[in-house]
Amino acid sequence: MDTKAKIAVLERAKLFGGLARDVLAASAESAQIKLIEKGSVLFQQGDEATSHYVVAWGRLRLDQTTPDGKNVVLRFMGPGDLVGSVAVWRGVPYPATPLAVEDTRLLVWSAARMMDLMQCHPPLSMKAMVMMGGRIEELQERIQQVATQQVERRIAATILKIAGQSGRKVETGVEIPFPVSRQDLAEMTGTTLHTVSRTLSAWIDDGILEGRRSSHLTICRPHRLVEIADQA
Amino acid sequence: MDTKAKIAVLERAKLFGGLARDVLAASAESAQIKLIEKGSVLFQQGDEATSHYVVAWGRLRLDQTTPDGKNVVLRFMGPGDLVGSVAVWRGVPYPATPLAVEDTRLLVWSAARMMDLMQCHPPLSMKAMVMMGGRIEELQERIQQVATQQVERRIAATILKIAGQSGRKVETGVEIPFPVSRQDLAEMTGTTLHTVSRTLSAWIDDGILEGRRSSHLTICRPHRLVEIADQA
DNA sequence: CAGGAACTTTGCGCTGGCGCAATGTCCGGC
DNA sequence: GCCGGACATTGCGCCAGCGCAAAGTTCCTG
Repeated sequence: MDTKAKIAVLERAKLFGGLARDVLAASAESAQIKLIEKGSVLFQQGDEATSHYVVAWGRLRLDQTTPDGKNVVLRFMGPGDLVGSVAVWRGVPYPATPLAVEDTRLLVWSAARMMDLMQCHPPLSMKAMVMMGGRIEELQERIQQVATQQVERRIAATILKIAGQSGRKVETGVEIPFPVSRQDLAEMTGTTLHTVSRTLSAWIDDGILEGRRSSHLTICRPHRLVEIADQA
Repeated sequence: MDTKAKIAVLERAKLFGGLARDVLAASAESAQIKLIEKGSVLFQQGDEATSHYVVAWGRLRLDQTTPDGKNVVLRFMGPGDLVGSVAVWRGVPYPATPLAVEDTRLLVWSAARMMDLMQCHPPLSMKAMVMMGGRIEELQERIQQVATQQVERRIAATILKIAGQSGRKVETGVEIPFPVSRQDLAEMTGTTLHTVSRTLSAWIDDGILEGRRSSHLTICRPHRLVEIADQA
């Protein structure tokens, strides 16, 4: 992967998209490459935070384990997404574990390198703030959901969000191109595997969804899901 | 309130604390003052985001209303806290409404002024990122709580958090020096007024808390609350 | 100090969703 | 082609917490 290819990745990255040519070039040059296989982790929750990552290809699931052993899926991350930066900036351990759900390639910067880049290119730190702001609003919306809405609506909203970020059009509808298990959905919506399974079964019977398997989940009638997610 | 007084406020503010003298002076000079009374709002959710605020004194409750009319309390904010900035940076409407629960005085900067300050003083934007990172982790923790823990633990954790931020030692324990109604606690923990009331009643009977009134809530046995919040 | 608003308490019945456990289905490896 | 493991489905019983409704407190206002 040469600098040119790195720049191409950065152009589509949330932190860098739209920035000036020279910023991209400088950033790309100082980036290392890292490859991790499906099923392995990028780092462990609790590790000292030393690096910033941007996903070039592939997909990660960000998991947080609670002290009492429960697991929460914070989000899925794909090409262009920034990983680990918040902890590096704050100087605290990584608060969650990114697990590759596909073979994944990332760009890597050390804390010091990225700090340099930001000092030299103020627009980069502005961009970072805008991005983090987006995360904050997303999280607030999710709190609002899990605090006020019932399970069925939360599951519908979660599936729609994943599909919106990563869905691919296929002939029968919109397919989610990486495996999302019932367990994953449960850990994203704050419910149990069983309740998710029952809910999806009902939707499959209604023709809203297809795919009893964690891979190949496909939405056949998106508008019906939207109705469920938005119903008062 | 002269510049000197403003600087004193900024020294204790999360965004500015620990920064160089000249940054504080420049920031203080460009700040306006705004006063709002208990019960009134600083701005409305949905308003165009034009200003950054720092609480000088007093206290605000940040409320978010959902499309279907439910309300969520995102957090309480006190002296030193930053209000509104995330929306200004992102160029989106304010996503929530800050309501004064005490008479409150704030410092105000226009979007442009704050942008200038940040361009001139990179440490300021670094600080902003660290702060936003803190918010992100806090929100992630809260999602984890509301998604995995039962109501009693969530209420205990919420009360402890408020007390940790704002509690004052009094002879019978730690008092929360501003009114927090059962409804507020319900909207912070994602439960109902009734459940909160029942839970607190039980705790009052056990001597863990005092204060059947929304003002003057006092924690008599903090360690017992910690036990409840942490129990597996 | 009387009246009313705001807030809290509490009893009761109900139900959404959990937990368990048994069973079914798909896939990959040998 | 068979076996083992991972994942999904589904029936059943139960209970934490909700919703309603009625009554009790506390505080403010005139």
